Amino acid sequence: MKRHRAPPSGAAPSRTAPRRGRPKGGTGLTREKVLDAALALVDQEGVDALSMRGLAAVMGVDAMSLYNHVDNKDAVLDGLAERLLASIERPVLTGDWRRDLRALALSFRQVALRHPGIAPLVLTRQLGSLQAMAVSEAALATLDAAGVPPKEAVHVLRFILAFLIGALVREVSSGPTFSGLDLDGLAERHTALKTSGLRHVARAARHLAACDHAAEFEFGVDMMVAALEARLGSSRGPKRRAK
Amino acid sequence: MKRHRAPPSGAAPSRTAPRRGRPKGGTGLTREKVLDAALALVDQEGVDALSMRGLAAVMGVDAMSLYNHVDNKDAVLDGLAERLLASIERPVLTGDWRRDLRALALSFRQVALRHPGIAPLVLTRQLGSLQAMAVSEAALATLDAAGVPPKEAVHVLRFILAFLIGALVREVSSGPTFSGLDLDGLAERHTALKTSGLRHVARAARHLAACDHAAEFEFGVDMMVAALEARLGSSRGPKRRAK
DNA sequence: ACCTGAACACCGTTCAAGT
DNA sequence: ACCTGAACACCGTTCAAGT
Repeated sequence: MKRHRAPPSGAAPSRTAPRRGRPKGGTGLTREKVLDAALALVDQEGVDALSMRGLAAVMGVDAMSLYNHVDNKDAVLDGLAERLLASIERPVLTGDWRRDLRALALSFRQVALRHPGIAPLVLTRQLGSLQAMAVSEAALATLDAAGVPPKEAVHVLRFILAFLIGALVREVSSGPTFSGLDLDGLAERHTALKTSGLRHVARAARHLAACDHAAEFEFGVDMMVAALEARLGSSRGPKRRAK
Repeated sequence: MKRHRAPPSGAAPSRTAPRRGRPKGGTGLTREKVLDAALALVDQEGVDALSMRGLAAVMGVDAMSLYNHVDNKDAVLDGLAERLLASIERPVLTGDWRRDLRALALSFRQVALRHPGIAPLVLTRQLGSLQAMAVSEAALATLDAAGVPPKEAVHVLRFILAFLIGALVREVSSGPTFSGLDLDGLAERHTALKTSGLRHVARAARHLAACDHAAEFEFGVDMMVAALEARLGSSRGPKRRAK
């Protein structure tokens, strides 16, 4: 009965835009400052530690004052996710789409690692703002340079984003010690694995136990490049399309 | 100061294993039943609606009784994620790895769509249980059949999982109406896009506005298959390895 | 126009007490 | 061994009142 979907947060700008000139000399609270504080808090304590009350306390202000600059907590989360997306450095195009795609992927990874608490938000939230599309723009530019026609480029874009976000969220939300599976346990549980019908997992246990995230990420990017190469190669035939 | 990482939840079995025989005739509460109810609740109302108190109320029991069968709320969430993973149907191998890989991906998608609220949990939570490795086993079996050596298979596995989870979480957490971007707004904002330096986004707006999730997913799977084909093809040379 | 405090309807979890 | 209620320390958000 209780609809709980995130609000569209679409084209309409925030209902509570701050005044233009400085607000008469008050506390100087601002949507921007609220997000700044929220970002710092999440970076230090994690998403779960973000509460409107705690955020207000950190800012030395009453909890309810925040609602003058931000619709609600969900809007704060959306804002953080959009900031992350917007802060991804767009690498200059070199003309070598392989290199450019790799560079973009690395940029993405860098900001995700810098803000591990925010990264998962990017995946779940629907972000319609112009800011949030910076990555898409960069990726589409690269694909255009590679000769991928616009319609197909959109599909490729979605494929790339799915991998990037999937890989990065997995990475940032696995603790620094862990490696995606129970590192210590996997080896000893070898017999348990085999009796559970997990033959192949048992056989690969040694490799599953270790995980170099950077290398793994690069491997994935290589796979994407390979897929794209195959796609471009196969369309060599009907490529002559100049009207 | 406040560590809030999810607990390891590793090799050690739940601290609160239920009695073996029926519990003397009490309410018959069980970890399994708790998870059943939690699953139903999340499927109907969404993750945000899951609370220990509400869950207990639905089960007609005191809130604290749950803690006799479940460590805490996080453990419930972990349990749900593991159930999702475990419930993925493992397709029988046909010998055609392309077909088998596609079938596995589709199985994954089907359970994700059946439990949209749970899918995102799979990504963020560290799942070390044997149950959760069913998908990995299936994927590794397929890759083995395709002739991918164990060590490389693990990398490929991680690539596949990153894409699958990234794509599916994106799909389930975009509302049924929305399509990943602001469907209605994108067309009108064409000029805004161009002035924002989002040339390529503007050009692709028409294609970005529409999103057939099923087709998009299939496209991604095709890309994975293509990447794998390229990889297998290039190792044709040193393939003769029979001792 | 912005800030504030009290208030409402919730949370997860601990603990001592029951059976 | 399991269940229970009271209690603690929190939440997000509304609303009427302040300046």
